[in-house]
Amino acid sequence: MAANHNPHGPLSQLTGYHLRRASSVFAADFARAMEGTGLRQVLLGILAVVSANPGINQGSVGRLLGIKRANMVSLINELIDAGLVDREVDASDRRAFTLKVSRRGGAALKDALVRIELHEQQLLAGFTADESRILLDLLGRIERHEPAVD
Amino acid sequence: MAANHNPHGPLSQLTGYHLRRASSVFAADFARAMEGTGLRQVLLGILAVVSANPGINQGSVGRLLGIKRANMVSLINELIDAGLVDREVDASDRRAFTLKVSRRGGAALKDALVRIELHEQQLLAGFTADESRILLDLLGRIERHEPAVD
DNA sequence: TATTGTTATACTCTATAACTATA
DNA sequence: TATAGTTATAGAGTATAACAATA
Repeated sequence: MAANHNPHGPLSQLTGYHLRRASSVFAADFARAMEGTGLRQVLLGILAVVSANPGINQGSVGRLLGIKRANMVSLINELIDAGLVDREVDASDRRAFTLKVSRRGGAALKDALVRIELHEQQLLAGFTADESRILLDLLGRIERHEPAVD
Repeated sequence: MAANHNPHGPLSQLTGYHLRRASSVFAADFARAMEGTGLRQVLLGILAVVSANPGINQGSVGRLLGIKRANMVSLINELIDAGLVDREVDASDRRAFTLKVSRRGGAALKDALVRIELHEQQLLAGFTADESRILLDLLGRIERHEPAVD
């Protein structure tokens, strides 16, 4: 029997390689699912975190998502300019801003989550509920090795 | 009992989000593990594929790795300039180049794989052999949804 | 002194379009 | 006509350093 050639060589057994490829598949399909909304993965992430933590400041959002302070600035500005997030000076710490999802942002988030639900269902179509749960668990255990940002 | 606050909101249940974060953890640790070698994730991928397929041309490498032709050019040039890959005109198709890992490239790949082995062991330290296998399987099933590049 | 947000900047990855030379 | 490789270019994500205002 001929040994089946493995075109990816050592990559085929590397978790890091497959994480990279699978993540890229998700990213590409996410973009397709969001077409027309103007929302990208990072922006959706911020919107979701602000929505779950009304009044949070942008440094904290960055820490939760692994985004550096310096890079948060223009991202938040995009959301403000799009009218999805409201920003106010924090009365108790005048260096900081408090962020809230606007009415329009809430609707955009709701719509996005519907699209994402569909997009995830498609990419995980062959997965049992158990397999999906297991995947989330294993990924979560990897994420715990993340060094703090900033 | 107080409902435990979930700071990531809807993200916490999204496979795409956790893939992104876990992949980023791996990428950052990969960079740390490769410090001083000059090899990045993409370059290691190319080196591994060329090594597994001596004489392959760069278009085929790109197709295997999901890298566009246009972006392959400078990546291959980096590997050539670093002396890790040799390039020759393909005698049977003078449009194409054939690629081979050089002696030095072979040594670099071998060293890189040792570092990567350690890096993966660290990030998957809490994983049983079964769990690692399952993760690779689940990721592979997601990858199959990748649209062809180019 | 430390922290919040900001600006400026640079590198990498990825994407498209238009070109050449060969097939 | 199609394919292999190239060039030019642009968008997006991410990284560092230095600064002002406030704590």
